[in-house]
Amino acid sequence: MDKYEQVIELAKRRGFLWNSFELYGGTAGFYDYGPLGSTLKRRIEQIWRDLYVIHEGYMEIETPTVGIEDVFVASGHVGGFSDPLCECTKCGEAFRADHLVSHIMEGADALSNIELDRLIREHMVKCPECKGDLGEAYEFNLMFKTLIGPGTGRQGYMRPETAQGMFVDFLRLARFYREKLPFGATQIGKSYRNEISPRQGVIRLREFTQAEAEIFIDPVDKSHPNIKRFADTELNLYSDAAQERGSMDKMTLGQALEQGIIAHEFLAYQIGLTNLFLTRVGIAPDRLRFRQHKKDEMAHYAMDCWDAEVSTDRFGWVEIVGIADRTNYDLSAHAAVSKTELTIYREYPEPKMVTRFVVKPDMGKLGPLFKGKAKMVAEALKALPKEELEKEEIKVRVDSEEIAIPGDIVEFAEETVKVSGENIVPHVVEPSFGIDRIFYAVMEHSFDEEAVSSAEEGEEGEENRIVMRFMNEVAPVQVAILPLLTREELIVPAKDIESRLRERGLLVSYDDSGTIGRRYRRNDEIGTPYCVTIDYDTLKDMTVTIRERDSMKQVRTPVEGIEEVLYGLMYRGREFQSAGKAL
RNA sequence: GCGGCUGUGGUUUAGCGGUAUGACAGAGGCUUCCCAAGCCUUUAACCCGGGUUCGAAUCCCGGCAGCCGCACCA
Repeated sequence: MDKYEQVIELAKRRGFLWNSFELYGGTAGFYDYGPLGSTLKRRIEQIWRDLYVIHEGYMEIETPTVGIEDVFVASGHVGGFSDPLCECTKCGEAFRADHLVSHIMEGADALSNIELDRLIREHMVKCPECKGDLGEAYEFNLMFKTLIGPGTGRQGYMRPETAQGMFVDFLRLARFYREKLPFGATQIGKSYRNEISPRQGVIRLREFTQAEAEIFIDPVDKSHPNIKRFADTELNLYSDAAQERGSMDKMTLGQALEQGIIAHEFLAYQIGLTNLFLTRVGIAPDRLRFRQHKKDEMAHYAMDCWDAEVSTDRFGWVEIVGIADRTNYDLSAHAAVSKTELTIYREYPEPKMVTRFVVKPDMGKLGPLFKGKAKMVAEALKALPKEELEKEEIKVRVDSEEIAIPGDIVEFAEETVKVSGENIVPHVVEPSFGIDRIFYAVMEHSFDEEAVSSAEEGEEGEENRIVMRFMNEVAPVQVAILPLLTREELIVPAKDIESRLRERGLLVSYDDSGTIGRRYRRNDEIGTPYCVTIDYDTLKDMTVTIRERDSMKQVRTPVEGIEEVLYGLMYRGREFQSAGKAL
């Protein structure tokens, strides 16, 4: 039983993760988050919000999960998010159609399905497995299709990433941020990909949660004012060069910038921030690395891209975050498809005086003279050099027809104008987090099994204790309230403490079933950091035992003010020793 | 999507033509009981659909799901 199995088994049993639609036999690629799973996931997301929305100031927006066709035409998902598949009519095996003809012609991946079919027929390409005949190539697009509205409807797609919503809202966002770069927006939400064959549990889902930030920055100034914050952050960096060598580097972000390994400060800052987030939610630093995309795997428009990867027992290194400088690709693409300029006006530090040659055809005269051709004539005039325009009769070519124009219809002059800025297309830095994968990595990295000596009378023995060593900040249950015995006189004060902790905003569970040892183990398994036990001494002196998950140590603390003590332990980094008298 | 293997209470497991074994977990109770103790009671399963058969968890077919490989994906 490998670690994945142990974690998934525990997750299932304790209400973290369940297979979706189990009642009806289940469907691959979908998971339910149970009560504890949901809570853990929300708390991870909340830390993400704390860092990206509150601290960095990239406000969160919410856009539809259903998108219209144009959006995904622009993003490239309609054309590019699919693969041409081709099945053997005999053995049924499926192949990438473009791979089948790649030896015949280069760049086969750019061919249409019709062209692929033609090549396959002309060159008598047969099934590589059984030499059977191949069927027609068809597109398998990874986007879920849907129809918007009744009747034939309008083609809609479930979004395959949350990012596009933020690009589409670019102009609104620019206005909101008072048109000053850099600015950014974030979104946490569901995305959908109709994976051909999802396996690996929650690692590859058909419906999954992304947390993405789109940060719009100045293309010529990719510095970061706060880069010092992470300059000394030491990370496992697996750069392009390191991958060639086959060994990882351990270095600070400052060093990586100096050596030109990371393209620029802004990206380096995002890597630092990502590292902060991941370690804060409980990813083990020694099982985390940042891997640079190699030149040939990087999307053609991206200028540098780093994945945060975690080491998992079963799947090896798994990507959980992608951080890319996507340059102006997305905005330019949406500008082209929407025919709208997606730019931001950037003022120069000093206005520039620019001299230019300006041609002003008199449209009032050109219009009546040339009617429908007037506009083309004007355009042709504007393209002429000064010498031509100075002639008494100016000749232009329009539609291979030579047209003579009286010189007095056209005015032209050298003008010197003040230009105080320009419209630029910002570049985009995109950190994109796969929350479900992070969730799994947190589960696996928190999972621990340790031998504890069993305290049975007269017997020396060891037994296994399973502990989820969740960070306090993500633990789905923070405090368990345990009356030592199921006795009315203990239950009453226990319930009272329970409601006071709830009042304080702590996540509390109450449990009076089974022996105390069993209840401690149960809470270890779901990662409850602290247990409060009410016993007969409580009735005498109004104190209770607080037991710490990781050390199994106990302290005795007055009931009075216990909610503040626990709150301090959970949120203020209070030392456990200071919480009461050691037992 | 293809091929191979697999599918039994919440988890895990025995049975492989005669309605199902055990463990752990769960619930209730007893025991002033602080690290899965004990005792009593108790809940709970043959993935789904079809076929063969007097009779199917068991054999056959199809579906669904899981694992492995291919393909796909990051």
